[in-house]
Amino acid sequence: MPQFTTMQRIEKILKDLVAQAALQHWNINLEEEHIQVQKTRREFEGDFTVVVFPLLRYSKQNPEQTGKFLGSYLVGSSDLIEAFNVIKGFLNLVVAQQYWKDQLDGPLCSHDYGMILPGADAPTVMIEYSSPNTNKPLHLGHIRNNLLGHSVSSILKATGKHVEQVNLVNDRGIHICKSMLAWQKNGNGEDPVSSGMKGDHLVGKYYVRYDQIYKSQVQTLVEKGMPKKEAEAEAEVLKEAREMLRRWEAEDPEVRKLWETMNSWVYAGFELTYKRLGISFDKTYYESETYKLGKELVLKGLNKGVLYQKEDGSIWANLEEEGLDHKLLLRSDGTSVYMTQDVGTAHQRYEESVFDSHIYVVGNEQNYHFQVLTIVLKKLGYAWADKLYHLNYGMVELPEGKMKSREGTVVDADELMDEMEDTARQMSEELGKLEDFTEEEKSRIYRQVGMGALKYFILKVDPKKNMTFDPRESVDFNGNTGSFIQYTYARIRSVLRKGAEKHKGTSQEVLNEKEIALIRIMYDFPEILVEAARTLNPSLLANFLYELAKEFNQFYHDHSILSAETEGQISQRLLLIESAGNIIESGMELLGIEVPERM
RNA sequence: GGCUCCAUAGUUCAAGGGAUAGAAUAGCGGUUUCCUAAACCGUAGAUACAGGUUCGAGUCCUGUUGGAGCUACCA
Repeated sequence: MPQFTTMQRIEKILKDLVAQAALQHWNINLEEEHIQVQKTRREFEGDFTVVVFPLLRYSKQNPEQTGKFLGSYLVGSSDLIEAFNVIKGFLNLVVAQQYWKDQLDGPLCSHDYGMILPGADAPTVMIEYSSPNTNKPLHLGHIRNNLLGHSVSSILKATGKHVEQVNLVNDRGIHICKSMLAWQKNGNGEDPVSSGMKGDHLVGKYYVRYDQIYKSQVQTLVEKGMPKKEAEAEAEVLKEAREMLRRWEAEDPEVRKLWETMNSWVYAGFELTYKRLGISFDKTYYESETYKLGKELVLKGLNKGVLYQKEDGSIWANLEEEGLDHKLLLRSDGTSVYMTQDVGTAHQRYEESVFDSHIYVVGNEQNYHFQVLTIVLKKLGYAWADKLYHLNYGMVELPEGKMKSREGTVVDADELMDEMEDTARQMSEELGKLEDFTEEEKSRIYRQVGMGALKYFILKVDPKKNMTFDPRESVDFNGNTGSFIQYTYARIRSVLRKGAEKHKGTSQEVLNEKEIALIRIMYDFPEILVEAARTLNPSLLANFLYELAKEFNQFYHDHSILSAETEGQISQRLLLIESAGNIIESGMELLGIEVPERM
């Protein structure tokens, strides 16, 4: 009979025991994945539940009999199982208190509980996110992208992967020419210093200006009797922008100089926004350096006969076999399109660093693009095409509908962050808990709380789903929010400071129901992390931390820590809440959220 | 037109094919001489519709309705 120790995961122990019972009594070799063990629902007695329905075909007995048989078997085979009950087809098992005590005394209080350190042979994951255009500042949609990319990167690192975070800046193209052109026309030499504007906002201002000029020109043409479609193609300023792009591609020194200048303003602005969001990259690629990549690969593909050329010279991939359309890969003038470039950058990155997987954090409106990218790479003969993964996330919408830059309903990233911190400040001042703090300490806390609320609000939603961003709701600091979790942490730290001398770091006393409930939740942390990493889904972690915080607050409300009955109990509770604090801290860090000592 | 995704309390989100569908918020009603009330407790409220598969369906399949995205020699 195998020996089990309290250091093993209990789910594994239960599955092994069930499999053992099946082998001995039903003469059947049960695969582990066919044994269902889940957490017992609150309303029933027990810690873990074996679902017996799937086992009936082997036991040849009814659910009740099968459950009872397995229950007695488990209780008889291991000291870790104390009792059981069977309700319908569910076998509920009570785990011995010693098991929970040993968790608390052992792994739970470790600062890196649940983390997996990357070994020498850790897989390399490359992750591309953010990918901004340089013609306007970042908005709410970018925030979701950046927060997701950063959090997923952190979660992958925490589960033993080697992660390379990369950014691909879209720094060239007609859009930036439009900003440049409008600045030339109306800028009067204005720059970030003279205007006092953040560089990305300044350039964005001229992008808007361009659109105004363009619209009025179209309007004028229409008034002169030109059909609207034609006018939209004939507007003078559009032709000028195209001409500027042509000169840019011809490396015209004057255009290049202006381009470099205005881009440098934007980068300085982005840098501030990134810093504020707390994100950074291992490597930044610029499209101006990569946009010609892929052309050779496409030509090679043409030679191999996996692509075809039309009479006008353009090169295409036929994707009909895959149930899709035909896709252009090189224009008739020989220039690249976005797809060509992505084929090229993927190839380049694989050459630079042989990754085990490559994640693109890009909105779901580009699902088709990435589907095609993988197929084209496979056609070109690259087996690693299967290692590309498109982490597609849903749109962020406002209560009144989609964000539209033309209608000015876009939520600007910088303004939003200002607003969040400002609301945090107002809220805090009303509560008046930080009055003895210095201004620096206060503003640090306002920043932590404001940013925490924003980040949590976005990350708690399943990335795949579209989400509604209600500004009023996002600055709410009550309920299922980042602030709630931060507040819980601050409470824990406060008690720990006051009880430092009584903290012996051991668990000797009998645990009550609330204490066990808290341990049970904390015990799930490693599995939540692994699952969040597997599914690239930080919302699992966010919702877990909320559950943990809620459970702690109940415990805190019902039981005094520092005035517990015995010294041993005080010490044990301090150990318990320290563990909870550690998990909250490290979990929040994986979401990119700081936790304050006080608030 | 074709392809893909989505539809859960008034609202915003949860629910690895498993028990009586959970939270938050808004509403109503409570809790503080006591470790931070940014907290805690109680109350009420939902699976778009119609079939099917299954011992069991919010979850899988088909259809209907409603919404979003994609379907550029744009990125």
